[in-house]
Amino acid sequence: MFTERFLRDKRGVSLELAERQRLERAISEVLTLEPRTTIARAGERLHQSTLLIEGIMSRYIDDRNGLRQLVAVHVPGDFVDLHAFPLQTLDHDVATMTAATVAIVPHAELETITLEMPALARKLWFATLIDASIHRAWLFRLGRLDAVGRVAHFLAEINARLVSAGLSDGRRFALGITQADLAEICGLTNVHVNRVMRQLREERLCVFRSSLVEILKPEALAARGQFDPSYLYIDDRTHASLSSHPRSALS
Amino acid sequence: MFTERFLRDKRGVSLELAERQRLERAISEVLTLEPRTTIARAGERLHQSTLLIEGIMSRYIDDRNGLRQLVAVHVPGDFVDLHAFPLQTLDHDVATMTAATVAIVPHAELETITLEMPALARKLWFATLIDASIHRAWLFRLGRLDAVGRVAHFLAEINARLVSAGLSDGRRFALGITQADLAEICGLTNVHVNRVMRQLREERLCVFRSSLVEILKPEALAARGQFDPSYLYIDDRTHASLSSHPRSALS
DNA sequence: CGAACGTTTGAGATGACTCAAGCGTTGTGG
DNA sequence: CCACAACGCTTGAGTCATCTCAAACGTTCG
Repeated sequence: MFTERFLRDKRGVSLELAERQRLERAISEVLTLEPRTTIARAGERLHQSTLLIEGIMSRYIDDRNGLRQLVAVHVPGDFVDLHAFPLQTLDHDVATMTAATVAIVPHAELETITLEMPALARKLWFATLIDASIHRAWLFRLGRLDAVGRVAHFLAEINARLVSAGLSDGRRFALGITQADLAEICGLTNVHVNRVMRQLREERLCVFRSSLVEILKPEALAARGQFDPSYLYIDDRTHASLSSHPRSALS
Repeated sequence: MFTERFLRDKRGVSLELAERQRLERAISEVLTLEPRTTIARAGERLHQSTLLIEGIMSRYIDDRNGLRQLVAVHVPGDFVDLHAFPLQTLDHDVATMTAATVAIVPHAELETITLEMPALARKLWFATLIDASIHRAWLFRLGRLDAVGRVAHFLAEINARLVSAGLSDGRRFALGITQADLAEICGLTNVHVNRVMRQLREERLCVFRSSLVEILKPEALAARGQFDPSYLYIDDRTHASLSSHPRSALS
């Protein structure tokens, strides 16, 4: 089931079996993508959206000097550019960060779904609004946290999302991104991210090495980044397990 | 017509007459609110959404030390917390900045609309995704622009949105907010915002005084903030008029 | 007239940046 | 199989943007 992780553990909106089956039928193809592949550019008219099955993807905006700001990072189960369906053109680029497997869903199929299954349509709407909620948490991060806080907040967030996707045990997970990526996520330079990672390592909060993240003190890391997972709209049972009862093995 | 400005001039999704009438019927009451009134708090279960008719509103997240980051600013015509309909609870607070007039729309009415008028439902979805697009522009602003650029970008954005709402002529508009508000929008301190405003004044780009904004060089201000209005999804005709043919009087 | 609020300015501290160089690992072609 | 290129990580030294703390000023309103 390609849609297995989509909206999994999301508060009150998990998919019914019929809805999941309908979504599966809407998939036109499944692709394997190389790392660092751009799949959509700002302003292009799009006719399909992309459900991420495996790997990490990003959405970003480049400034006129080539500096890049990531506006979203996606993990398996995320419907990466579902918002392209109502918007038709995007305001940013979309690319893979690691190698990835994606399912392509034509907008014509989504069109049919909105007419025939309004409850599912509402859940698709909900999914795009979680992305918006994450944007807001990122705004808080960039606007009000210092460098260490920003990195701590991001790592705590991605850990929570990977736990929800069954790809982190709450303490260790694979995340195939570089310190330079982390800089583009946190609005910092890669040099400074390196110093931040050293500090997190020396404080024994978190270790990031060769794209493997190990969180030594989850509560302390979350506290340092003022991370409160409620904006992720994860179901309470899962949410509880985040702090005390990790239930999944490392990917 | 309370919904007059909603989705006005938005690329390809202006409301049909029947849709507008349906939305008008969905309004349960119209309220006048004092400045600095909080109308929704993070985590509360909400059963209605708010269409802003007059005034300026904000959405914000406070940190544990009381520092505040605004995640959105709303102008007349914005469906401020429409996303509360699919989400049910919000991840942030919502408040008026100035005195405001709002129309209240019960979620039960929106529920009916999604079942009976899928095309209108899609436009409501679209409206929430423009908010998300603006979030992303703000992420770029906070992550990659310096203090002067951030303020310039915000002022250029709000000018474009007010032109679209018919509340700015492209050069002058009323915006009843303080420099401290601007600081909470741009992730700066109010002291530094003050120095930035002086610089913009000395460079003859823009003057901000007693909540009246005068943009002396719109193109130069936009350039300083790397502002490109395409993320606002404003109809091309309006968009063109932004730079060359202002068509509306000052509010 | 005084209180409250927003704006303005100064001086000094500091967090993050820039520039520059060196190091370690990985993959590849001679 | 070695050599080297490419890439990412690490560290140092100096600079600069923004912050903090503090005080004064102007305006509005009761």
